[in-house]
Amino acid sequence: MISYGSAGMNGGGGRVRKASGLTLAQRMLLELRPQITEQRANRSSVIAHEGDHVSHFLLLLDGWIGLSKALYDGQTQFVDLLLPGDAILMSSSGASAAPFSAEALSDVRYIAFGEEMINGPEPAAARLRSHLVSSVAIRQARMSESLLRIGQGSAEMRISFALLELFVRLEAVGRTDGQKFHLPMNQRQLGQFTGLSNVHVCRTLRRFERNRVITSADHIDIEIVDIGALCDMADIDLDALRAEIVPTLPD
Amino acid sequence: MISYGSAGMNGGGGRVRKASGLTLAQRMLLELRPQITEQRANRSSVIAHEGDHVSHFLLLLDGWIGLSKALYDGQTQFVDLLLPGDAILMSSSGASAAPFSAEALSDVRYIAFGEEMINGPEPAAARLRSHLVSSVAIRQARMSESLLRIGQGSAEMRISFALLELFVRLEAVGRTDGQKFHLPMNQRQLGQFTGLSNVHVCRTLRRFERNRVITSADHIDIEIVDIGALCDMADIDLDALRAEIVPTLPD
DNA sequence: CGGCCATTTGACCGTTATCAACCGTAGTGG
DNA sequence: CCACTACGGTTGATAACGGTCAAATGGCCG
Repeated sequence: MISYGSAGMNGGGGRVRKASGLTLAQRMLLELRPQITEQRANRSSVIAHEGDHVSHFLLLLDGWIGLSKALYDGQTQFVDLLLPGDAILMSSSGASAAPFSAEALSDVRYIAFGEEMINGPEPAAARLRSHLVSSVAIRQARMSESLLRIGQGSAEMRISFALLELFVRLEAVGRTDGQKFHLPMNQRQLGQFTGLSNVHVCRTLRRFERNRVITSADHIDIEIVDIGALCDMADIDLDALRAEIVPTLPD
Repeated sequence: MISYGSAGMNGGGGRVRKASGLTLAQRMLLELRPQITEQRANRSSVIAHEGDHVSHFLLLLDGWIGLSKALYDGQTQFVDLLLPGDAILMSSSGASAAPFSAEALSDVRYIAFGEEMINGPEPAAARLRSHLVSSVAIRQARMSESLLRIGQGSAEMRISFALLELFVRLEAVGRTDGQKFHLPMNQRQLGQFTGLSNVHVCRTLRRFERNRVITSADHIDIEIVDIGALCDMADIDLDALRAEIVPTLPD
């Protein structure tokens, strides 16, 4: 049995019920294939490269992973972020290559496993497959939202949306502490996620702080002070967002 | 049996082998559920609304469908385009709502069907499921590419990329005529796809024409004149793009 | 003909990128 | 304890890119 680190600040506001989802998927997989073992990677290490011929799923146990694509000149865009409990299909079935890189944004623990591990007839395999399909569908919804903000929104909207997306997702896995959460990305990476320059990310965040929308002592722990203002700027309804980009777990 | 319209100009350059994919998925589905019938919608009609509680797949037989999301003020972004043969899961399994709208960009013929239609144990159902999974994976790869260009690229890059993406995809289903293809979108819609204003789309296309990169008599039929220049501007390798965003079909 | 719609073009301006300088913090080695 | 370095954040100046507004053009259709 893989023990489940105590990592969490798991505070008041979180919907703790859903935190079980993380262990759920993990439990299913281990029940099915006890021989699979946990892997680790350090912050900034690249777990898989765009174009690599990796044929497997990742199930993230702890930490953050950024999925990115880059232009030839090095300009990079994060396509999605994996948070604890998220799973991803790195290469579509068949002979194709990974469409993006996976980089550890913090120290991470994860499980990697091939398609063959889960396409058996066991009920546990079936449940795991449906978990993975739903995770792909949720990712598609998240990427759609990102496309909308990045394509049509201002810097203010993009940043406020990114903060809220992360807050809502972390809340769902019990990784928030009231309105506070840990954001293991620097401003450059936040820019790569929102399609902005690091400088403009900085300016925008500073403006948010001046306007008492967020506070942060150390730039890595964010507290949302005025979540209403943030939602207005991001042009979202918080509950609708939750329903859309947070996995609903079967039990 | 649904007869298969002669719609196509199916000219020299296309990789005609793959055009069978369209009929393949269709054949599988009909073999499985003969009672399913084809539906039609006219240009500009909305087939499904963002947030609707549609629980089904769409399999597009002919025409183009735009998948879009909108901000409250009406600003719209196309998240992906469906071309003939493409399938999509409109709502993730379970109780969730459609994350985007589907609008007919041209007159279309399609098939809609529920999950229950394809989760049986028949081999045909299994093949269809895997076709749908791979179609979701390909869509994810395409959306990743779009995010990269829209987040990091210039208008020139976004437009050249969009043209090449569509060319490559149409080519794969035998809907190109040499370097020419039919593009049933106005400049406003092209802007919604690339995250640009209609005015800037116009300017950029005009520049491409002045530079002899493309030509177009009527704005709806595009001919790529200098595909090398287009690839340079889009920062892509054409074969790599094909491998990434065009479905590879089993037979 | 007149109305409608999409495209085109010019003028103007705001947002955001870029460049550069400076600062604070943490880590390293004397 | 201090010098030195590295890194990320902050801030200002400047410029470019692309949005907005407005007007003109042109095709299409009643």
